[in-house]
Amino acid sequence: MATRAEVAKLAGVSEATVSYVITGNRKISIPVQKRVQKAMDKLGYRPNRMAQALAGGKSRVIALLFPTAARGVAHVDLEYGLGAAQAAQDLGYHLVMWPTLDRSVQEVIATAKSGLLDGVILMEVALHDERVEQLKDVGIAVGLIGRTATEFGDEVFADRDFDTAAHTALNYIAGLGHKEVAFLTEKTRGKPVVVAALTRTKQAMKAAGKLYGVNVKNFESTTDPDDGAKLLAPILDEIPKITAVISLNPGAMVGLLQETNSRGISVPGRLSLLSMATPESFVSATSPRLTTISPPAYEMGDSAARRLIAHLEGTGVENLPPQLWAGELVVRETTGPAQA
Amino acid sequence: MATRAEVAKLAGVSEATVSYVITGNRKISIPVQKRVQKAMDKLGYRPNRMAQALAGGKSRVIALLFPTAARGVAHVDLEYGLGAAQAAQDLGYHLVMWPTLDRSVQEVIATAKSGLLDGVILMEVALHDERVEQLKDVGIAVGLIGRTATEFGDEVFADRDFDTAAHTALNYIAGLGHKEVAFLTEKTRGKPVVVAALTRTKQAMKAAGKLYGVNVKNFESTTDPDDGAKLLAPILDEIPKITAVISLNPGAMVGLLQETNSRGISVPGRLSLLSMATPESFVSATSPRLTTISPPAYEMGDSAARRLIAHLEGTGVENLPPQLWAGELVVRETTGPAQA
DNA sequence: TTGAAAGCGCTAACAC
DNA sequence: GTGTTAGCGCTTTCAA
Repeated sequence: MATRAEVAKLAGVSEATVSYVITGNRKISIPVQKRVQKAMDKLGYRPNRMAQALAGGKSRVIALLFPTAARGVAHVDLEYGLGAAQAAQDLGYHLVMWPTLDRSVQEVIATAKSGLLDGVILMEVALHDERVEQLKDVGIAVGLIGRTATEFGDEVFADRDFDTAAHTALNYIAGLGHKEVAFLTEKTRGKPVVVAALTRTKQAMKAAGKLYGVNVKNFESTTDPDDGAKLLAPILDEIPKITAVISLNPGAMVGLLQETNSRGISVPGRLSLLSMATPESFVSATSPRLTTISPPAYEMGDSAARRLIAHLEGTGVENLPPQLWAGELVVRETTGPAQA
Repeated sequence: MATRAEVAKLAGVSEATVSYVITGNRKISIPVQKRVQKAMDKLGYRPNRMAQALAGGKSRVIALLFPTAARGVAHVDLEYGLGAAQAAQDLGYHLVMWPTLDRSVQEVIATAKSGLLDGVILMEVALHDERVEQLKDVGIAVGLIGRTATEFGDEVFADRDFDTAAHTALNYIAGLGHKEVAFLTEKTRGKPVVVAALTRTKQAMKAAGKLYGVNVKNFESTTDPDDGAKLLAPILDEIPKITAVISLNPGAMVGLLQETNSRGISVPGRLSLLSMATPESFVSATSPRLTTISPPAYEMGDSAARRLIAHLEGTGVENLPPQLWAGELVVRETTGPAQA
């Protein structure tokens, strides 16, 4: 682990010059650059990040908060994390995994104050998410996967494009002749927070339903597949006109699908099933395989990280990936024409 | 962001004394301890981690390498990561997510040399895993989820107890009257590495098969569910005596299950299915739900991290969680008595 | 039982 | 275009 002093000596320049060659923050003559570069290569020099962080006041480390309580951790969270971690790495940053049981940001704040963390990425964002204020109040940069009620202010985020997703879903479903659709969401009574995505999707589905002449009725369930299964009877018996189910609740959706299988109800003959929140890797386990229009989690994680880092560095917002992602409709085996 | 100097001043002691109160590396009189503590509380003092790292030569940061190429990233990897991250946090460490496309450790080594990383946790360990040597050669501490061929040397790892897992599986299967069993593994021809778990499980299954009087025949497939599906015909037609399938290949297993569904083959009537590698969160998506005996990934991640950190700190190995984990048999809907 | 002080390896302001 | 130097906030040795 060569130090800057050794490089400077070998290159016959001052230590500062070595630093300036690295950062490019100063004009250095080509010959000197070459000499310094050669010395660094020969010594296998890497600047000490801890010294950089101490002297420069930034660690180039960000944290990704995993809310582990809410509903267990979903696979989609891993994909957010992978996208964000890869982006961070590409930009010379690092991403630490930060599991939180209770959505408390106490400890992250303390750690940021200790100089380890330059910023934080939040998931499962609520419309009015106090974590955002708490973090910003103490000067910690915040990036969101999701977004609060703030209407496109200065928030740093990547989120789903709920309107487009809802339109895509209902356009497709209406095109198959479905007129009466159940919309399956997560039960939030008694929950400490309502994730903004839920509210936004509900609104978007309502609007899109009107647009495409589809009657959308909301059903709620926990994320437990067994609870989803219990919804099949009410949907089919009480409201026989319903021929399709669109779900924002992946757990309930797979339960519902299992129940159709075990009760011998034809999917998609009697009932079409479309999931708006099931990661692809999960789909392979369902049978028949779910038609989905799911968020591109890896890309959203990438976008959130790049945006947060751009914010930290004061870089412009050109050349950044999109903020809003609709997700692609992937037609598989659970959707088909409405029955006559 | 109070500094140590401010604390020292407020407490009326030297800066060194503040440090010693924190680390406990020196005997400090009770009254002084109290004064320092009070000053720290009042100022909300947190030692600067970058300064600690620079002066102390350790960052208290470890990385978890996610091999993203091999087979996509599995959900089980998230659980390893969560367990490891939580353990790290509990011990005052932090865990950075490190996606790697190609199992190269070049970049991690460079980053460790830069002082950011004290150690590394590896997954998908091969019997002869060159990464381990490469890292150790440059003095980076290594922890494994899995293990190499080294017979219980000084390796720091948490791994499955393949023998117990195989015994549990075959004892259960034999108890149901199955005599001829297919063992489904991942095809490794052309793969750059063979994960040690595969070799070890094959051996363990062979031995356990003998013990319980079960004939175990190995089948291979990629992890693509479609490939798994294609295995159903050979298994049933060519070797009709087979009445159960045990799988170490979760992708192929769900494909097989889907194929039984679509071909109307009764599970577990005609064929019992037991997965040795499907995380619980995944099981809820299968129908019928898979019987599993899967590795306790969260706990294994926790164990690997705690062991690595104990190694870094030179702490003893008492009070550490187990190295070997068999996993619990969870009987669900895909296993039953062998047909007559 | 406590204090003083020499680093740790950088960044960046200042000087030439 | 390059060098000098004062920190950044700690750990730890040496001295008292």
